[in-house]
Order: sequence, then C-alpha cells, then structure tokens
Amino acid sequence: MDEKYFPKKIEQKWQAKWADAKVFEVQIDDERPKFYQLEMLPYPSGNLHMGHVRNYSVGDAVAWYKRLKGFNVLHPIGWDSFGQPAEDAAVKRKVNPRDWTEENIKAMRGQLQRLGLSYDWSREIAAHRPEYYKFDQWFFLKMYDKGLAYKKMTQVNWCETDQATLSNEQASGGLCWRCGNPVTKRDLEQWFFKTTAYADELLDGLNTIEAGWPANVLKRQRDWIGRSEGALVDFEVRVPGKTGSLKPEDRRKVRVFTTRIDTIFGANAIVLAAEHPLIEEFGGGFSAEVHAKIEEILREKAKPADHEAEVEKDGIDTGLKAVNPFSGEELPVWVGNYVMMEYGTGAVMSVPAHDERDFEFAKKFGLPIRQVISEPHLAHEHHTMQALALEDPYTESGVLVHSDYWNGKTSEAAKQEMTHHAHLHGFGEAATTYKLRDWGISRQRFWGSPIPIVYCDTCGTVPVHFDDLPVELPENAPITGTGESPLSKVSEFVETECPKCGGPGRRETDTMDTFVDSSWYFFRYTDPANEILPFSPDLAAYWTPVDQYIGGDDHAVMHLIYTRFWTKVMRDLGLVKFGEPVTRLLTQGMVVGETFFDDETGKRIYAAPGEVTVERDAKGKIVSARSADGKALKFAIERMSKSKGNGVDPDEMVEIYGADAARLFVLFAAPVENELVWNEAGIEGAVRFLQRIWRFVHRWRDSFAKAASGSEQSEVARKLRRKTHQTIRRIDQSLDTLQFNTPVAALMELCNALYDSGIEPENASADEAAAVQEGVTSLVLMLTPFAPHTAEELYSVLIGNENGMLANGALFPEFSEELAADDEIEVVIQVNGKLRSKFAAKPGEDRSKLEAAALADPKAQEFIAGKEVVKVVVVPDKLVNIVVKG
RNA sequence: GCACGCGUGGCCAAAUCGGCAAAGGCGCCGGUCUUAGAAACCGGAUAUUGAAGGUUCGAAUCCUUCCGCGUGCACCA
Repeated sequence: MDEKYFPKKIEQKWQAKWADAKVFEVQIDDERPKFYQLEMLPYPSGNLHMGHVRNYSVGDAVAWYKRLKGFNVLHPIGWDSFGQPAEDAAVKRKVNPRDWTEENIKAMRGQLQRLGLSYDWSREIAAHRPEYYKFDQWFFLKMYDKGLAYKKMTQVNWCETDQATLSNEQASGGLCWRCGNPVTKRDLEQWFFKTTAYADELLDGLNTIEAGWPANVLKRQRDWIGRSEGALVDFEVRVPGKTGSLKPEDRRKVRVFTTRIDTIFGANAIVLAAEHPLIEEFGGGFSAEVHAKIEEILREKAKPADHEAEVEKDGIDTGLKAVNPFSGEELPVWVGNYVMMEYGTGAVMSVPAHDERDFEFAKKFGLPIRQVISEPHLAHEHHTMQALALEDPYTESGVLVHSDYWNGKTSEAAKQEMTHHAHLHGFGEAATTYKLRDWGISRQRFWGSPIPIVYCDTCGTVPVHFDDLPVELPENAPITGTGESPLSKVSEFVETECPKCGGPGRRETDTMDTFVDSSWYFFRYTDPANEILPFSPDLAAYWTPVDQYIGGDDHAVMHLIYTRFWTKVMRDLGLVKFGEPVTRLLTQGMVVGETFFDDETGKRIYAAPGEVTVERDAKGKIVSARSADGKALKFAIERMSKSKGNGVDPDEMVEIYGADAARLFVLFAAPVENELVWNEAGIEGAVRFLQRIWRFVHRWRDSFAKAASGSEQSEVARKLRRKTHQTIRRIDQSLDTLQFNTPVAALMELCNALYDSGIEPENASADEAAAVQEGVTSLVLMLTPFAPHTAEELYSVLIGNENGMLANGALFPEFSEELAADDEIEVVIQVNGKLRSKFAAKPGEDRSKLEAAALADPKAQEFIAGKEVVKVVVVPDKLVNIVVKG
C-alpha cells in the first residue's frame, strides 16, 4: 500500500486481478440465490457519455451490493450494434458499417473496462453478428408460423430528415424520436408483429409488476395501450333524393365506436374522418364545396403538427343522412377534422351535450345541443324542461332523460342494456378499442437483421427454412441514404431459390427494426453461444426474469412494451414460463449540462463552453452568453452529448480523478431518478473522501494487531461501534430501496466519526482498536458498490492478502440491533410546542416517567409557573409537550 | 388545455408514522503547515423549508388557494 492514493495504479491492478481470476463470470449455482442485474445495452457510437457512466455505475453498485449479500449475480453487457448511425458513417465517411461498428465496440469496451464495471464479459453479445441476428430471424419465422408476423400495405410514418420509416412509438406526437423533425406519411408494404394480439395482457400484466416499476412508466404504458371499452353502433345511411326502401345491395351503414352509448339519444350528427371510405363511395354526389373542404382538411392533416397551437374544429355537412337506430331520427352526416381514421372506426356520433369536442363543433356550426344525461338530483327537472341551454358539456355519468324507454336509468345500466339491445337487433355490439397498434418492423435499411422471407412467382410469400438461417447480410451494399432498401441493389443477396419449389425467388430486402434486437437480448446473455436455440429454456429458467433493470426513461414505452410483448410470445413458444421479463425497473434521470448555441440559420450551431463568455446572476443562473467573437448566444440546459459541446469525456475524468471517484460522485451528486446537472467541482470532493479513507487505513494498518474485542469497552469505543452499526443499518436500507446518494453521505459520516473518535493507533486500548477495526472494515466493505477498486485495495490491506473480496468470501457487514441502539436518549421538552429543555432518558422509558421527568425539569417549570397545565403529550423516546393555558 | 410530480442555506441535496428550526457534499470564511500558493488537517458562518391560509398540543411533512419549475398526454369518441 502506498502512502498516497494513486487511483490509476490501483484501478489497473484490480482490473487485471478481476479479469485474471474471472471473478465476475458466473455459472448456475443452486446453493445461492440468483440475482439478475441488467442495464440497458448501449449503442456502440464509439464514445461513452456521462449518461452511460451514470447508468452503469448504478447497475454496478447494485451488482456488487448483491454479491456481498451472498447472491449469485449475473451482470452482463452487450451491444445494440445494428442501426442507422453505422449507415450514416458509411455515407459520410465511406467506411464499411461492419468495420465501423466493430471498431466502436472495441473502443467502448475499453472505456467500460477502465471504469472497472463488474461485467461477465464472457457473455458479451452484439446484435449485428450473424450468430445473434440468426435468432431475430428465428423468432420472426416462429411468429410468422403463429400468424403474429404479417405483411400489409400501409401508410407508414416517414422521417424526411433521417430518410427512415418509423413505428408509431417512434413517431409519437408526430415527431421523429431520433431527430425531432416532423413525420410525414408514405405508402409502403410493411411487415408487422401483432402486438395487438397481446393488448389486454400488456395492460393487465402491468398490475403484476406494479410494485417494482416507476409509476410514470406504468402510466405511460397504460396510456399508450389505451384500452377503452364501449360499443359499435351501425347507422343506416340514406342518400338524399332516393326515397323509399333501397334494394339490399344499395344499403349502406356507417359504423361508429362510442364509449357512451347511453348518450345516443343526444346525437345530432354523424361525423366522419376525411379519409373515411364512405366519402369515396358517395363522393360523386357531393357538392364542390364539400369536396373543397375535404381536400382542405386532408391538406391540413398532412402538414407537420404544431403542438403548441390547438387546431380549430372544422367540417362540413356532406348532405348524406344517417338514421339513429335507437330513435329513428334522421341525422346529418358531416366530415370533421377532429375525427381520426386511425382510431375506432373513423366515424363518431356527435353528442354535443356530453362531449367536449362535439360541443365545440356544434357551437361553431350551430348544430342542436340536446341534453340526455342529467345529474341524478336534477333529472326530473331536466326531463320536464324541453330546451336546456348548456354552458358546458356534461361529460360525467348520470341519469338518462329525453331518451324514450331508457329514461331514468343510470348511465352504467343504460350502457349495458342499450348495448345488449343493439346486439339483439343486429345494429351493434360491445367492443373494446386500443390506441396500441401492431408493430411495424420493416426498415428500408442495410444495417439490420434481414427479414427471412422469399418471394416466388409461383408460391408467393415463402418463409426461409429454419435450417437455412441465418440469412446473412452481404459484406456491403450501396448505401445512398435516400430511403430505398440498399439490399435491393445487391443481386447476389436478392436472387435466390424459392425454399418451397426450388424455382427462382427474390429475397425480402427490408431489414428489421433494431428494437427487435433489444426485445430479447437479455435472455441471450443466459446462454450466449447457443447455436440451436436463442437460449436454453433451462438456463433462462434459472436466471430470468431480470431482478433489476436500469436505464433511461426515454424507453418507457417503446423498448419496454416490445420486450414485454416478446416475452409473452416466448412464453407461448414454451421458452419461458412467465410473461413479465422485468421484476424491478429503475429509470435514471438524464445527465445534462449547459449548452450555448446560435440558431439564426434555423439550425442550432453549438459552441464549446470553454470558448463562451458567460454572465451569471447571484444564483449562478446564466444571464447572457457571448461567443469568442463577441456574438450573443442562446443557452439552455440539455442532455450531455459530444455534438452539443457539453459532454464530459469519461476517459478524461478517469484519467484525472480515477474511475472510483467518477463513479462515486455520479452516484452521490443527486438521486438517480433526478436529472443530474453536471458540475466539475463536485468530483474533487469525491476524490478527497477516498483519500481520507485511504489515509485512515494507512495510519492504522500496523495497529490492528492489538485489537481485541470482548474486553470491557470504553465509552469512545462503544460510541464508535454504535455509529458503525447505525451506519450499516442505514446503508443497507438505502441500497435495498435503490437510493445511492444517501448511503454515500452515511459513509462520509462514518469516516468523520472514525477521525473524530479521538482514538489514535499509538495509544488505543485493545477494545478501542477493535472498534476502529470494525468501523473501518465496515466502511471499506460498504464502499465497494461505489468505489470497488479502492475498496478492494483497502480490504486487502485490512485482511492481509490480495485475493480479493469475493475469493475471501467477504460479505456486506451485518448490523447488530443491540449495538446500534442508543443507551441513552435525549428527550425534548416542549411547552406549547416550543423547545424549552431537554433531558436524558433510557430508551423505551414509559410515558408516565417521561411526563414526570419533564414536569420536574427546572427550565420547563419556569415556563409552566403560574399557568394551568391543560394536557401533556408524550411521544416515547422523542419528546414531551406540555400544553399550558393562562 | 388535461393529468401527475416538484419547490429545504450561494449550489446539489437529507430528514420512517406529522415530533429536538433541519444530515452530508460542493462552494465560502478563518486558522495550522508552507517562502508563497495548492493539497492536507483543524475550526466557523450561512435556512421564518416558494407565498398565503387551514387542521393539530406540535407541520418541511396533511388540506385549500396562489406563484414558479418540470414531466407525460394532446382532439383516442
């Protein structure tokens, strides 16, 4: 042990020792409970950023904590190595995506290793390697067999900037999830996975994992699935001019979805989406004005959505009529810009009195507003009054009025009975709709897993045989970045034999969405070399489900819905026995920093913070910023990244401060779920703290020999032991509940207590030396999750060998309730809620004694003197509050 | 607009069930050491817990309103 703390030296030393002894490589062990600690796998961009450091530091802390708690911990890592940036690099820099990716992986693996993260590197996987994506294809074929993978012509979300197809999740809010630019629509034939087949399960399954998942993720998933229960109702459509009964083949119906069938007597119109098929069908009879309006609505819809402004309701009466099947009333059929073709049936019944949107629409166009639901206590009044001027729509449940036979029924009862009635008479049925759509997985990309399908002129769409997997990507393809599938230009790839008839066939040239790779990767870690199956069900049965998953909450809907879907499919394939892959989820906040930019050109051009002159107010907030050439810049706090110039390079930090200090600081600086605003100064405090422990151990290293416990303990020794055991209790609880900042503070306090105890190696008695030894050993062990290299080194000094904690069977310290207990408690005396005095009492002293002691207290008596004691509140072990009057 | 969350010293933050006017770190100030500084060590200051009301013997903690900030959803019938 050096006298001084040289982080680099000990970090290299222990990283080598860990690697040589393969201490983090794990196998099935039925003797110990297992723990699967997982962090979201990185995209190999080539550079680790602070967000990664945070994510992986947290995961590593949990992994170490669980190891020291006696668990058999699986802690793997891999690479989400398919995806667009590799193609961008190919276009921009003329490099081969494969080479580029492999180099990046190499660089980032080195960065992770320098951070000393305790991964089982023998299980490392990479999505772009054929031995991995073979099983993307394997799963595709299994889903194809089960009817869960299908192809259809569809309008896809298309990002003009990225030249890419996006799934609904990736195009959420009309903006591209990657670049933030508006999404447009395009017609393409696409492959889909039937996520909707599991819609109910995806929703209901959330209840079973509720305890371990953040509330906001659960909420967002529920919103995204968006189940709503209601009814479908058919309205017969009449064409004006044609009277009398139509021939059956001329009869048309418009079907609406409603969650409020109980309001149907209040319907004043049917409103269609502009894309509704009925419009096409009857369009010939529409006036020019109607056509113009429909065109206008469609045009507006195609425009990028401005989310700030609320779109004003617009529409027009088509002239068609529809018959309310309940009342027989003839209603006008409108087209409205607020009705979406993608949801429900693309047609709604407009009930302005009980729906805000319909209300707004009716107000604008002067449509009648009829109240048919009333608050129960007003039902009679409302029923007798003919016209009611509603100020606002009444959207709650209530009692039906003006609804014929159904008058007086509650909304709940009416919904059931009316749905039943519609069903009985053949014009409706109960129905459930979802916002969740099937998952479009086709991408017109090169750098992804090929979809294992062959098109044959005779046999049609033919799946590749399982034995012929993987369908390997060619070495390279002409990547133009213009949105066509690069593979379609590689004839060796495209031209093949039909797996069925042996005749000429053409391969599917689209590749799969990269979210496919990440939907099942953590199962692969359990059996990474399996060539027959994605993984052995037996191995997966031991390790999975994941006990703790950690990642950014930007994946709350996409990745985490896909992987839950995938798990349910795997369950139905017999690979696993459960439907929820992740028991506990932790979403960490972003690491952000100040950015400075110029957006005059419409695009943000970032300036390096070092070259910016910043003016700050008293609170440190930025007031103004100027670039080196004196130009005023805009500023913001944004996610750290290299391109924005506010990134801190992890390698540099490790070089200057050491990996342990960097990790310790990142964990200490803020609660994990919070945003972390980067400030450079704090990390020095982390180094100082590590040095402080280091020096303490160094000072004491030769003096533990005289330690002997069991002897009579001095007051200082007992006090120190109490602090030690209280700290163990605190840290244990914190780590169990995934708090990392508070245990670091507790470790600092314990360290301070060791220094403050006044016990010196030269004159310590045997019991005092023993107390110090216990304190410092506990401190070092508990430091491990935060600063493992330093902890290992110090532990080796304390224990006298360099085999490492795990080989020595080291365990997280156990606290003793008895030693942690205070032997004397300070009880507070309040008079009328104000602190007036204190006295010492035994823990657990009974109320009457505490009360008597408080009343007898001389200082308290000063405040009670001459007044009437109204009552005395005693909180055992805490305080006595004397309430007086006068 | 709707829903949810947050607001504690200059900054980041802690405080089971309401219970000692409030931990720890950064920063700041002073001292020791040093030629000086840095580091280290020792010591110190700094909080009507966003505002106003309410409940209570007692409120950072519970309730109401307001202000500020953040996140999610955004015409989902």
